[in-house]
Amino acid sequence: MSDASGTVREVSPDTRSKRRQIRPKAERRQQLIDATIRCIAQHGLSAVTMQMVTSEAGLSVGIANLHFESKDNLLRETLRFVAEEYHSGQIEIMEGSEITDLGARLDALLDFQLGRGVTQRQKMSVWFAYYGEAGARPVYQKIVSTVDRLAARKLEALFAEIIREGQYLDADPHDLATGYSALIDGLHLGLLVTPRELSKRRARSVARAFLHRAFPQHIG
Amino acid sequence: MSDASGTVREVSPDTRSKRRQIRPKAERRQQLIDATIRCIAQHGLSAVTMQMVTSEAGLSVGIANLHFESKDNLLRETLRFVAEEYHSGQIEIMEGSEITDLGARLDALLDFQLGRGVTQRQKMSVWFAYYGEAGARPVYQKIVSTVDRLAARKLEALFAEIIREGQYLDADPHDLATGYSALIDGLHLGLLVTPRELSKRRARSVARAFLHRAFPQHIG
DNA sequence: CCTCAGAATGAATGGACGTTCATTCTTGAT
DNA sequence: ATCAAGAATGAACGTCCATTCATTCTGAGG
Repeated sequence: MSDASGTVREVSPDTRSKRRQIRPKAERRQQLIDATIRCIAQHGLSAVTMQMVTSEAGLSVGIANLHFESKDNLLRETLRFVAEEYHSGQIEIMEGSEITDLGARLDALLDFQLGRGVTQRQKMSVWFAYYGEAGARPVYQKIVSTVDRLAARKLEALFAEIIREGQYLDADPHDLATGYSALIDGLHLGLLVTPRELSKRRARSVARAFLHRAFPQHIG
Repeated sequence: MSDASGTVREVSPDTRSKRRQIRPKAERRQQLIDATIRCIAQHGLSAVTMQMVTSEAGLSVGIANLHFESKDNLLRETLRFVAEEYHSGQIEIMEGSEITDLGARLDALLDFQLGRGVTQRQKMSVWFAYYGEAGARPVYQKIVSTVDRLAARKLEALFAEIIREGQYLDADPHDLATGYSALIDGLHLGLLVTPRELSKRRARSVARAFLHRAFPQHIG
């Protein structure tokens, strides 16, 4: 090391200053949740450590236990956040009054579910990381299924409307909604695990084909 | 404790004797893989320890590193086993010459994919535990996608035959096969995470409905 | 019956992790 | 300028886990 740069560490106070900052609790919590999401996506749920998360957030180790009581709790809250973000996005589309045409509404839903926001590797990784543990952790099951149920009911209602409007005979909204949701989940999985063989573009086209076969008058 | 049962531990040499047994390497490996599957299903991938696996197998701790070099390797081999078991089952149905009727062959495939063997919680848990980590572990991605690709091609070929036979116009075998596979994956996920809201029976009916809409002459 | 290759064991090891808490520092009120 | 409240820090602690390996034991071949 050259002697001229003896004080490198404290240089440049404007960029990334190491000065300790005090911020409101809610902001720190969100900062930690965001960092957790990035860490899970990059390293996998089972490899995530507190050190990793807090340093990703640019904070000290102790802070996680200050704002969340434990690692377990941080992970739970992160799942809750991701789950609610996804489902509130869906529900907004299904309840929103801007779109009155049912076909257009379905289209919007599909775009959201397989569009930029949701299918970012980050979010998908987190999503399935928790699904993977859900089999052994009732807590995770509960968080997901609670939020899921509402979205499922709304989707079913939307399908029922479409069926009525299009007079699609022998079409069961419940089964169709279950099938559609499962299809979307499966496509997310494909995008995550075998991105080489399934592009977002094709995933969208596959989902549209499903809707077209079910509601030919609404989805072209 | 009653004094009469002082030697309980060594009692009953016929059942579960603690006597050390020497067995061929292949058998021990399978025994450990089976134990690993049970442990993942029960405790989740991230909670699995070597102690847990070896004691589940009724063996000593050191044995896992004797037959597999490391924990990582044991987990990899377990994934490989589960993946190959699932996919060889599918391929057997699709290649087998016992069933000549195409519709019946599809039915058999569906029964296998959503039937007793595959949808046991154990296997599904393992399946999705690895998917959850796949985003961060290229090794897992590779194992799954390698095995997957072959099955996907066979399914596409089967769909192409059915389309030809039924003269289903504007039906793309590639897209349909992708959609069907995604649907099955999504249904597996639903069975795992929200078993209360999706029975195996309904999952099968949902999948059949998909096939019926695509190939009405073949699937009633 | 004896031998010994190598299968199986489990106490010991070292490292990594979550959690704690005495201390330092920031900020807004006085 | 001073102070108190409490947010933030990170070294230290105890626990737990994967891995090692000296030792024990087994069973097939001689």
